[in-house]
Amino acid sequence: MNHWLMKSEPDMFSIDDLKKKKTSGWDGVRNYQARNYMRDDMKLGDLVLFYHSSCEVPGVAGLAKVSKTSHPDPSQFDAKSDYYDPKATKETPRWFMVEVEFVKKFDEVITLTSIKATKGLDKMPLVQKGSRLSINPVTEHEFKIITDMAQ
DNA sequence: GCCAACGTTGGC
DNA sequence: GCCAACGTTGGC
Repeated sequence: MNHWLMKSEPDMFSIDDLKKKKTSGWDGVRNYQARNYMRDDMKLGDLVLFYHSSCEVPGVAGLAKVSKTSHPDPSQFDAKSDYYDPKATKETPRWFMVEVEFVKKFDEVITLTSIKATKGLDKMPLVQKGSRLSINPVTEHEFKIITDMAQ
């Protein structure tokens, strides 16, 4: 099983929103590397660190898991959507997404500050300067450290 | 609001 | 194919 970190702006979609909806398609990703992770590498049941970005307290807010593997992101076909891509067609979709299911919300956000201060997490793309990919693989070890911090 | 870092676009 | 210009990300 693989582990992942997925960023979301909580003003747009937060861990509470996912808790309410139970599952959600991870639409709107328009970066090829992030798309490739979803299309090629994310497997059913993979666990996901749900990260809140661009907010007051950036950090990991909870856990989700992959509940449906890669399928075309419908927002690319929707001319009214912010994520509309005129170059994409149903025959040859350009953007793919997975669906994630709520697992748990942490009692407290594992803050970016504390992640940066924790041994063993310094290799995470999240803490690398200039890294801004919205989906990143997480090692089993890193995943365990972070979920342990949430206890 | 600032700005560094990075990705994409498009003219040539 | 190069690369300048532009847009976006995301912490601070």
